Amino acid sequence: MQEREISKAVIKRLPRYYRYLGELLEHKVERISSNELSDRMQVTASQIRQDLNNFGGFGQQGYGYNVKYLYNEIGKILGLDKTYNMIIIGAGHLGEALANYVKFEKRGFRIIGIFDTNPELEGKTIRGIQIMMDDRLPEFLSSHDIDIATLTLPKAGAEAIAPVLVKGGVKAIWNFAHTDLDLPPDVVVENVHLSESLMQLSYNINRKNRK
Amino acid sequence: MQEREISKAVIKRLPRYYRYLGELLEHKVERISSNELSDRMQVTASQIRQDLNNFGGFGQQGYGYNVKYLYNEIGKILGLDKTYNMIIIGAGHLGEALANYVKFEKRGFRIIGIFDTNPELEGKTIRGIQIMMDDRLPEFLSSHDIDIATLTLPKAGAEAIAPVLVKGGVKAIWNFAHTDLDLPPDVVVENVHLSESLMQLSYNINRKNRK
DNA sequence: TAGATTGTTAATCGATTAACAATC
DNA sequence: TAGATTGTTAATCGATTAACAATC
Repeated sequence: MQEREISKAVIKRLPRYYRYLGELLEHKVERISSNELSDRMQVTASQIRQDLNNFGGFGQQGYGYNVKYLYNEIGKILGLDKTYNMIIIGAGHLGEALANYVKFEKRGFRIIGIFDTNPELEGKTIRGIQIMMDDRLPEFLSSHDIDIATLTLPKAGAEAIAPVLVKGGVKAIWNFAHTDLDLPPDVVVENVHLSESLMQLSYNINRKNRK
Repeated sequence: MQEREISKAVIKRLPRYYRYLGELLEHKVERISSNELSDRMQVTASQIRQDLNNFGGFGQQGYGYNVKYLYNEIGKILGLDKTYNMIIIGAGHLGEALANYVKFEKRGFRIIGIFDTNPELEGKTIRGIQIMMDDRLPEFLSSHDIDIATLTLPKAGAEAIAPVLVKGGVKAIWNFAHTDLDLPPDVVVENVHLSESLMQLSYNINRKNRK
């Protein structure tokens, strides 16, 4: 049963729908039409209906969408009904910041280990999570089922450790290192390149001024 | 003289070109053809040529592109030949991580102030940059020319402080808060929604497994 | 039943890729 | 000059928007 491939653009919009629906839910809104949602989110109603219909008919003619139901369904589509074991590689400032971000935990992303090369950090903990040395990683991966590895370390380190992660059965990599990792096709990657984001910002600063 | 509007997709690719060219430069590569670059970057040669030609003819028939020249030109397009004054609002873990990230400084993004509401942080510094209380922000903005405000604080705080920033003449906002800010059209925004990025990752983990 | 709003098909728009003439 | 490779036009592909029949 070959499902039609869902485009990246659609997937990118899903978390945003999810956020808006979550807010509506908090405000005890029960139902919403694609038109109302369109107004709030600044996307066309047509796109909302088209996007949602990639996954099924969640609405009802003449009524719209039930907020709670749709919120939950999108949550399931995004895989937020599951839990994920996560490790962080690189206990620098950014790794530490992510380890401290409690909301991930609430959404089912459980951080169960932090790794670094700096011997001074050995045995220390961040929010109760132990920092271990990188050389213990293969052993750790063989005894734990890790879904996601978050890479918050420099380029060279990230490239060196990627094969170790793949060999250890890690399914997905959340990559903050400034490099495009070369990974087998069954390993999922999501890149967060902060400096590239900042460059887009500076591009736009200069464009806007020119107009 | 009405320039053709450059699409967002093109702009998003520019920093990646810049990164690859920088690496080639480090490896003392003098020239590169769109075909060679295509192989390395996994985009079509046609797209590379098309993208670059939005901004001018940087190459030469029969030769290709001079790496150093192209690197510098893309840098200029991205506005990296200028310097920017930046402040960080929110001295939590993420704000701290960004304040500590020295590479931004090297690229011309100078962090000259950090703001927070927590009185315990008053007077403290991060990498020599002073942490000030939010209520000093209007005064600070009137005496400093701030290009970019980085928002690393919760949603409610971000929404409350945005008008203050706009009023104070801030040109651009690098927004890490989980909200879409409502700003006048001349203020540039670049959103970094980490939890949405993580949701895309979890979506893909589940899709890949299903195949 | 009449009105509202979805689900879905068709039309449009834009972005990517292919092709090739221009030119170094 | 011949070969290589760009710059650019044309063709294709995919994503967004519009329209409307289906249906609650």
